[in-house]
Amino acid sequence: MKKQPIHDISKKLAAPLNIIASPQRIAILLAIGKGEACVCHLEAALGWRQAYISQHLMALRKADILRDRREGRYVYYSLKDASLLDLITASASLSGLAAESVSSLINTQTYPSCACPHCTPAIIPASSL
Amino acid sequence: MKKQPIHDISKKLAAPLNIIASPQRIAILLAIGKGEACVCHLEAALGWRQAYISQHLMALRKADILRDRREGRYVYYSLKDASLLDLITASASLSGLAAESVSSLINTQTYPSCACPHCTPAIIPASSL
DNA sequence: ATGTCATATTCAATATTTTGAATATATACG
DNA sequence: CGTATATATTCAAAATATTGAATATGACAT
Repeated sequence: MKKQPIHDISKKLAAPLNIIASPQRIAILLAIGKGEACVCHLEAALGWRQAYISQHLMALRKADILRDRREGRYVYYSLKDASLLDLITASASLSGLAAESVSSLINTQTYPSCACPHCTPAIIPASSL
Repeated sequence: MKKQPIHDISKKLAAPLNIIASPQRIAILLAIGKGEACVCHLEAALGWRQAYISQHLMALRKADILRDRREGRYVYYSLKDASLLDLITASASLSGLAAESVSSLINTQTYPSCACPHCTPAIIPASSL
């Protein structure tokens, strides 16, 4: 086990941090949170164009931060390591933010408000069942 | 206490992270570590030109990450919040690094090997005292 | 096979960051 | 005062990242 020089280590440390340290990608990470989200979820939650979101997802995937799972036409993204959320929460103090104001934005499950037909299927009246 | 939208929060979160997420600045932060360092320390420890180091220090100062203390011609830098080192250490796993390989690079005091006259003053033989 | 929907990729334009070179400032010393 | 040393700043060139627009792929339904 050889010790690596400081420049090598800090270069390796910086690479994934650099991918994370973008307003757009942090928003995506919070919106995925502890749950799973398909791109349409993120479109609804963040209000951005699909291709734009996909580009950032690609960067996060390349940095090995996200897991993707395809289910039919949908691709569900989730964090490979949920402790990343702790890291982001911990970094709140650097920005003069209360940890609470960050943690409260972390998604826990699915988006009830997602407008895509998959996520909010037409409700079938109980009387018709 | 009003709740801020996700885009505002993630923008604030990203700003300091972005300053930190650079190989050069992480190296500087590790080299300062829990101790204090003047620019000449960093020159000796990292092997870079003075002006180059100063530029990165300026960025870190602007992001409110460093404290600076002038003592005569020397300016000593230290981390405003030492828990930043924990954050960096914690991020090691994102890079596939062992936390140990990072924490072992964190400076604890002064640089015995610093070549500047202030840091390694000529040793005065005890017989002359 | 064709069409449609969800998502991914490519490409080019623009914006931002990084770096090197030169120079400025601030302090100490004689 | 001038000179030397430690550090800071400015500016421009080069490198990199971000973004928008267009298009491609992959899955499902008809």
